[in-house]
Amino acid sequence: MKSNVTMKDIAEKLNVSSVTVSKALNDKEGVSDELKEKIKALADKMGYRYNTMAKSMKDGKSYNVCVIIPERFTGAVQSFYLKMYQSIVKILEERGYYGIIHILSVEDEEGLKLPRIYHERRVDGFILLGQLSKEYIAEMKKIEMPIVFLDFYDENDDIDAVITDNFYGAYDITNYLISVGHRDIAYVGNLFATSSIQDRFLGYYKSLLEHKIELKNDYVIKDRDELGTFITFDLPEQMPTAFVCNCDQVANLLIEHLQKNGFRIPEDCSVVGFDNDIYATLTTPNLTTVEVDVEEMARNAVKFICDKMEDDSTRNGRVSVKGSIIYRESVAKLPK
Amino acid sequence: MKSNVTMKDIAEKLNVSSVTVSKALNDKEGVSDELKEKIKALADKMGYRYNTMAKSMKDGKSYNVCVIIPERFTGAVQSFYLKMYQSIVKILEERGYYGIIHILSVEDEEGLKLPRIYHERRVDGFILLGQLSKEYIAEMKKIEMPIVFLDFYDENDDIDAVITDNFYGAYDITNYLISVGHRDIAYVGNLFATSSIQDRFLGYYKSLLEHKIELKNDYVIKDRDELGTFITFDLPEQMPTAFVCNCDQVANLLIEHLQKNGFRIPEDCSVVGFDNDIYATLTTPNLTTVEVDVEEMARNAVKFICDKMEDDSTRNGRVSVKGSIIYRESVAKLPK
DNA sequence: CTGAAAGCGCTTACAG
DNA sequence: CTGAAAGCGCTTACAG
Repeated sequence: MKSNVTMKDIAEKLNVSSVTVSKALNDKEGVSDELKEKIKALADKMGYRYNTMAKSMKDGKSYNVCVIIPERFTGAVQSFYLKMYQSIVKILEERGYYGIIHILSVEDEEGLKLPRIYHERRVDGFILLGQLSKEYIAEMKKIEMPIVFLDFYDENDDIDAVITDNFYGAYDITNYLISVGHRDIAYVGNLFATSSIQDRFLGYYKSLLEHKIELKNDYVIKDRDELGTFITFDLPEQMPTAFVCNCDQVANLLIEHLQKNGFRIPEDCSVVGFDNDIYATLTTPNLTTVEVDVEEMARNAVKFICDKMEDDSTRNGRVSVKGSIIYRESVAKLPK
Repeated sequence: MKSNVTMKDIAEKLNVSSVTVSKALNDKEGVSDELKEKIKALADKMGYRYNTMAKSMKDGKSYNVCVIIPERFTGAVQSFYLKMYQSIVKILEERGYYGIIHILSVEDEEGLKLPRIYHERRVDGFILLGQLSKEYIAEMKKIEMPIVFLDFYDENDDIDAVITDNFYGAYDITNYLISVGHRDIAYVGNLFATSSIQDRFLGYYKSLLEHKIELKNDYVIKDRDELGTFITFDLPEQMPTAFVCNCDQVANLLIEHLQKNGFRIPEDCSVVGFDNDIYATLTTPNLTTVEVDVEEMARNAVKFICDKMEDDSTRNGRVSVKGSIIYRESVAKLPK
């Protein structure tokens, strides 16, 4: 099976030219069906493998898209991002591209070091999966290659972005809590840490506004500092009956904290998360949460990057993909 | 910055030939130091990026190594394997290679579908990270490309493998349990599911033998069926004082199960894991476990695959890398 | 120390 | 429908 068979080898055996072989193998016009079949059959038999590199050289494209994931996102997020990456690869493949993952180390992010793959000209575009530092993004913009943000956006409104619908997801799940009788609902997350935490807060807030529920100051509970390190929760004097957490991991931490302090979930407090990642089912009780539509997000990101690679002036803007609530055991219905 | 500058462009500006530019940029003999510096400076200024594809074409190598990770390994293992992959990439880079991850879907594994990257001739060797089906491995062997097994091995003793020292890891941690007073120690894992579960069991057994402790039949507790799906634990009539689990995830499940049945950890039962992955610190109490030396394993795997790629007849055999015990809160000292 | 020639495997015009 | 020629960007071996 190991073979270094080239088109020329096939051509010689059949007494045709390599041009004809190329046309046949690529299903192009200009070869009789009969000959085409003969060539394909022989190629198969000889174990011919297409040499992408030659094609790449010819038309100056690598047919690679690099998916950059910051190392900072560990554990739970990683496995979520990995799932996203898998979807991306599958969808890129339909378009003849290959998706290459690049886990950006903390040092490289700080040192503004671009992936080697870029310096080696082996990439046509980048999908940035997960919030990167402003400085790094600025560096990436300088190289003027097609870029798409995935699962975040920032003030660079000239870069296409695909995000979860954080705002409406949080809005929906808060509405759900209210519909089962809750009115004292806290939000857990540092509003200044990431854009998604902020947007989820705003969705929560919109739900409160619509139901004429006052937003109490001490009902916005910090879960981390602005660099992302988790901190101990500062619970309010008067406890709410429900908590909207900005992500499942934090919901997990909060539930542990509450349980340690003698609260039963969901009897004493209801807790909801966001993401439906590994933490949602690791937590006891399992979390009611918002599931992100990974497949649809990947599909959009791939479309956007392909559009850009074909024509760099294409603009798709920011698109948010709607998630859906997954109902589990962390919410109690309250008597009205 | 976006540039399609070639060596020829640099050469023309300097009125030299592209051969000279090539030599200068690659630090080869045959260019005066003065000219070399001038060329390098200009290349920098013009934003020249080396075109790896051209080199690849020339010498028929892709300088890519594909790291195959079966999708079946989810959650915790994924993040462990991802860490391993990161180390691999870093070390491959030192040797001028690029590591490309390929997450092998369940369907592709069953359908014996090789990675597209192989069919496109964009890979020089494979690192198989995580146990694959016999059939898939047989398929891979057929293509006669350099292969290294990482974190597992099987009956193919002609393929180099780098594994954790499962045997001595389990042996060490069982010895530790005995040293703090335990004598009724159970093992948790299905011995016929994977080679590492089996080897860890044997290490555990060796420790018992050395301490003249009888191995009781009902002290080997199944955690999963032979396909890897977790099953409910069948606890022995007479409870042991300690459990050696084949991995942290199972230790986590076991502790939950024990706690539900009214046992306190570690007061009533001690539990140890293996891997030191995300579950080790997710579990309450945190797990005493065996930490795998990821960096050293990656270093070996890279060395082996590079050796093979240079000379396919090189044999390194099976190498196991020693781990170390991480002490946490899941073990109680027993009065002697 | 420097460079002209040939070649890696393919494709794109173009000619027949 | 078929193929000779040229070129993608680089390197190797050889000549000067």
